[in-house]
Amino acid sequence: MQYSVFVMTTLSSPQPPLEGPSGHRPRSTMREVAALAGVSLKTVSRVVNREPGVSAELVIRVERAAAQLDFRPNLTAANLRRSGQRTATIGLVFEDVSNPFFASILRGVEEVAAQRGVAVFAASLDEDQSQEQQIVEAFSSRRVDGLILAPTAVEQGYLANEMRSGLAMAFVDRAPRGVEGDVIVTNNRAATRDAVQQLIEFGHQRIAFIGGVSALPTAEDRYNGYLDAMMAAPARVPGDYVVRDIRTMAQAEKSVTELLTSAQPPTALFTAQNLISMGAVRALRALSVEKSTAQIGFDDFELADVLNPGVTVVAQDPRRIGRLAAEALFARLADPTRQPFTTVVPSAVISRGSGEIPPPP
Amino acid sequence: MQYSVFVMTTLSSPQPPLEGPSGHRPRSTMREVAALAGVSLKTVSRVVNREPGVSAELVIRVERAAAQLDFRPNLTAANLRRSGQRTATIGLVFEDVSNPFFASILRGVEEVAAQRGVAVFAASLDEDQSQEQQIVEAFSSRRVDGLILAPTAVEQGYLANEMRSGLAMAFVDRAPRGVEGDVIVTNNRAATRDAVQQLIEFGHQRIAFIGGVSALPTAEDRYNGYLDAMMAAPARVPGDYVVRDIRTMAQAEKSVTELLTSAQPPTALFTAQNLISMGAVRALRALSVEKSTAQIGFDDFELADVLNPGVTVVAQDPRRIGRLAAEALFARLADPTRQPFTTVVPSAVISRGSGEIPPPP
DNA sequence: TTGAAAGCGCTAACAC
DNA sequence: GTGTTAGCGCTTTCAA
Repeated sequence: MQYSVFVMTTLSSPQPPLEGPSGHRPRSTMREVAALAGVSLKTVSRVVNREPGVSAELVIRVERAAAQLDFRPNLTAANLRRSGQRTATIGLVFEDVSNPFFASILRGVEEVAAQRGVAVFAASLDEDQSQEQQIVEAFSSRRVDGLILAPTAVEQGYLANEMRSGLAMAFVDRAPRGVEGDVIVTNNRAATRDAVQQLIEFGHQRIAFIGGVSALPTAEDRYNGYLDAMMAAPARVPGDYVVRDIRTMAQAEKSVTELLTSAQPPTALFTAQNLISMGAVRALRALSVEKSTAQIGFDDFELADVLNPGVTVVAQDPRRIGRLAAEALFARLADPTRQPFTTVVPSAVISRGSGEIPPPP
Repeated sequence: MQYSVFVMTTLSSPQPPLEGPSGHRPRSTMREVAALAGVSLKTVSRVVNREPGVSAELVIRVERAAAQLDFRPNLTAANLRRSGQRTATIGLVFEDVSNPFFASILRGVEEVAAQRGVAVFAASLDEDQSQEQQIVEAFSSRRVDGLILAPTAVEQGYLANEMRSGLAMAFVDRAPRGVEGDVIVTNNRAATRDAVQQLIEFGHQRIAFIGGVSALPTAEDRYNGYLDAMMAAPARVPGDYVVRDIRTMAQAEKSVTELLTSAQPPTALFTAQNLISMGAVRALRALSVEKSTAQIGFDDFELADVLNPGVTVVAQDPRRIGRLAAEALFARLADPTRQPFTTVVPSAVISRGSGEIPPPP
């Protein structure tokens, strides 16, 4: 009896996993499962990982012991040793996950990741683009296999080292600067040009452009699309009706209100982003000019079709963008040597009324 | 020279971190940094973790070496050894992170977690509530310190073992079943009762209730709030105007359309959730009865104030709920013995027009 | 088919 | 101040 206890001790199951008075029972380890099942650590590992070559009897004994101890394998410890050092974890870095556009991308990423048993970290920049690099480094310290980033900082050169160390990267919504990588974007410039062209064809000359942070390629591309259309048309030079660097819905509302209450207000608006479009919707309705002022927005938004008039938009499919980004990431993980690859997901105008309002006579 | 090379080898920096032809350079370790700086592993550890008691000179030497090798400490390895075994990681499990209500909660959680250097996993149930347990177990295997869950499965008893093993839990939007824990909810029943009471005071008798999955406590509470108000009033018995178990915006639109085109349609709607409210908004406008049918919805949604009439809602503050949930989680992590705690974040009616429409004469 | 030993990258505990 | 040793929970390698 004593001897058998001694043997148990050498097997080093030092504490039988008894429940303390607090009800707290520490997590059990493979060693403890092994001791309870009377097998070696490695046999438990084999059973847990469903490796072949364990007798049916031992499989049962181990599984019983694991269940009894409520054993849950420690993936982080396993990954530490496992070859390739993959953690089956990826990270997402956006300005704001609660923006419906990014929330949908996240959902699309999750969808693809879940199929592969990969967990997804999410982080927002908290109004501070200088945080981008810090967040990336924090994820890198956690050894995520890859990162999906909507570049917000002026420059992503800091990623070069990370990527050389094996961190897979995919960029969404806009291309990075200072580094190459897989990119999932939409045809911002062409789609914007088409939309503004439509406004011109309906007879508008005073067409305003209300855009986001101009340092971002997305905003830049959309602005260039606007210029493309305006320059090609016998329309007025746009300068007076361009507002850029709008960051919030409230700012958009204010700017649009100012534009529309000026001496010679624009007859049409191109609002270059979902929050801006919603701010403009607010302003137009507050001034009761929504039926006489044309509007086309970039990015679809909830209830855009229910408003009166419905808001014409250039629609992207953010969930699809998320899926594609995740797939690009896993493809790169599988083959780190492949050439950087840009996928353009086309956007197109959805006409709902607001974009088809002619200018006042 | 040869000798010095030999010494390097015994220090076991086996491969000088030369760049291969592919440009790929594996991540460097503390050992390599130590070898390059000519100090011991532990000294590097001290510098990296900003522990006191390292001479200024060595700090500089180590930092230089770390920078040169682009060293990034491996947090997962550190956590494996660190006492308490905390991973500074938490997980969120929701039905759908792209639902604006949950997206805002996530954002609130991130906000609090970021301050503490804690990373946040996000996962959605992908239309399949049976996945809840699987996702929780996957996170548990990754040794998250805590989990924030909006309970969706019929029962959360499976969490008892996890919690006994030290997993901290906080529940949002609704209380769990079969297990106790910290809960952040709103006053669903009372707030709904007040809203329906307002409809009754405006003279409505035929008030419809369109609710979500009735197995969820939230939906149940809101339904009971509706009953509270209806039973207390000299109003018609509600049975005919109750639709439950609505899961999508499209279903809500369809149900509301059917109700309103029936022989004796309701004169007012209580829509018990954001997606349902939006579906109802669609249906009312499609039938052009939005100005003659009263509506109050639970949960605020974007542009509700811009619609005509504006949609009266019972508003929650989901971002705040997220912050409170994260704080509850960290409080429990700090003191696992404290009593389970329920926080009720009050919701209140925001009148915008649709809830103040009287019944037709 | 099973197991013992080494070690993933790091920190804890204890030397010196 | 600095270094050495052991070991976190697991996989890898190799021997039996």
